[in-house]
Amino acid sequence: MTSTKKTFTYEYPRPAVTVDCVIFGFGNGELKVLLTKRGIEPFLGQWAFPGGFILEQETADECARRKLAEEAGLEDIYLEQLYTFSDVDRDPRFRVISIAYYALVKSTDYLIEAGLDIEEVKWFSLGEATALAFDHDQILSVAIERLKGKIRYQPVGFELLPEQFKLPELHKLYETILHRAIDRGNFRKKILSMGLLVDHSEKQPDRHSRAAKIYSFDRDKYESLKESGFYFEL
Amino acid sequence: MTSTKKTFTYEYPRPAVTVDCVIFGFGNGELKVLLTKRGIEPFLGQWAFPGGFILEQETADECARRKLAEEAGLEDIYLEQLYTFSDVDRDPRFRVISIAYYALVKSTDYLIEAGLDIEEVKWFSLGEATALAFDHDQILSVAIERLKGKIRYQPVGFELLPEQFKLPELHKLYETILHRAIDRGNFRKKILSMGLLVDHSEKQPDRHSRAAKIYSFDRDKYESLKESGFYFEL
DNA sequence: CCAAAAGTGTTCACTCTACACCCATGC
DNA sequence: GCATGGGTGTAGAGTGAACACTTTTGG
Repeated sequence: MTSTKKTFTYEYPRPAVTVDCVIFGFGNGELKVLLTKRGIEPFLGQWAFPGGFILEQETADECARRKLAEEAGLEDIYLEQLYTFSDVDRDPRFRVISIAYYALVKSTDYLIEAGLDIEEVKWFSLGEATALAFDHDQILSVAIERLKGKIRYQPVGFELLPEQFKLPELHKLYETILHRAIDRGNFRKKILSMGLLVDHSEKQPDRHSRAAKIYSFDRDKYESLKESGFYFEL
Repeated sequence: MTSTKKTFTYEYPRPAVTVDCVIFGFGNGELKVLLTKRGIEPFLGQWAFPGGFILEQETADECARRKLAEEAGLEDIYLEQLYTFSDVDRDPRFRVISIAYYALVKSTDYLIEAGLDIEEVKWFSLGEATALAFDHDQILSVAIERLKGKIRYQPVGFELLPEQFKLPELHKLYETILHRAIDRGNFRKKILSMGLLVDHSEKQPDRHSRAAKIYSFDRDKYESLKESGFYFEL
């Protein structure tokens, strides 16, 4: 076969490209997502994930972090690319491809301020987060599945709790996200046996029962164990 | 806070968007990737993954399947979105964002024909696939990591073998991809105990030893087990 | 008969599961 | 005391790792 060499000319239409961020938080024993009420068309007044068009000189990761800061006032949080959504009609105006990210926030008590083109920012429990703008319902369900899968074999649960936390909180977090009961004692043994939790035993008085010990996750130790082939699981 | 409502105007530059496909195959006891030799600038003459610009009326998935067919003559194969690469300078011409996919092919013996703007198409073992065009080295390493992770908890290994295969082949495939020795007997017991392999016991003579039984993967049974909470692992 | 590769069996240790039980606290 | 929730212990089932053994086939 003789190849047809020709001078390259760019004759393709360019879609617009946006980044959208699904932000998960954990509060009141529930998994929540942060939504923004749109202050502009299309879908004015409807709830959507923070996001926006990618700039010429920024990567998608940078765009995601910029949007988190601009629209939700969030910085230095866990962030990971989720999936790229490219349905032809996902935006009523013109072709828009969206690179979706998901972020994990250590508390739903963050000071949240509405930013540019945003009327309001609010945490929603998963059940309430429906009828979102664009295809964001679909993006949300992909994000939930990803989180469910990821939490089993990566230590991402800790990203949803404060630096210092109690084991029952972690337990509840896992039960909530995996959506099933997990034996208290066995969970405790499993997670402690990894040796990745540091005990901060200055007990803090609790209200209605025995006070729980306070732990933190030893990220450095995890990283070095991972190097030597360790695999975080359940 | 009073929100600033304004009429939306689209003032952002549009990057070009492409789709690139990492195609894995398994042959000669080795994991391989299919590369195309570029017949156009930039990177003319260098090896790269099949791919190209996304059209106005197609999704990224459709684009990936189209490119697989056009450039490598492949149809009806396992395909999954990998990651979206958005480094600002990944293309020397102008801003190009690439939605990368990875595909699994059931044999490296496919009839492969060079397509549009392609000089040549060839299977490379992983060691040989270096100094690729664009950021394709980086894409490849992300794809390998994904495959390594995925094969442990999803039945994707079968996508790299013919419909009917022998257990030693599957064993070798796992050893190759996970890059470590796996006990023959234990592997066999584990995989057979799931009850997902169908025995096609018409033995076929082999050359130097006892003939291996032939199996196929029962995809339907897997799907129904998965519904009821079954989790494929190792 | 021997080598090579397929396939089976056995053992031991470890881990997971399902509980039951004890402890500290507030009312 | 008792209810509540934190934390520990244990017995039995189940699983995984290591390795030895048997079977079939070609030369």
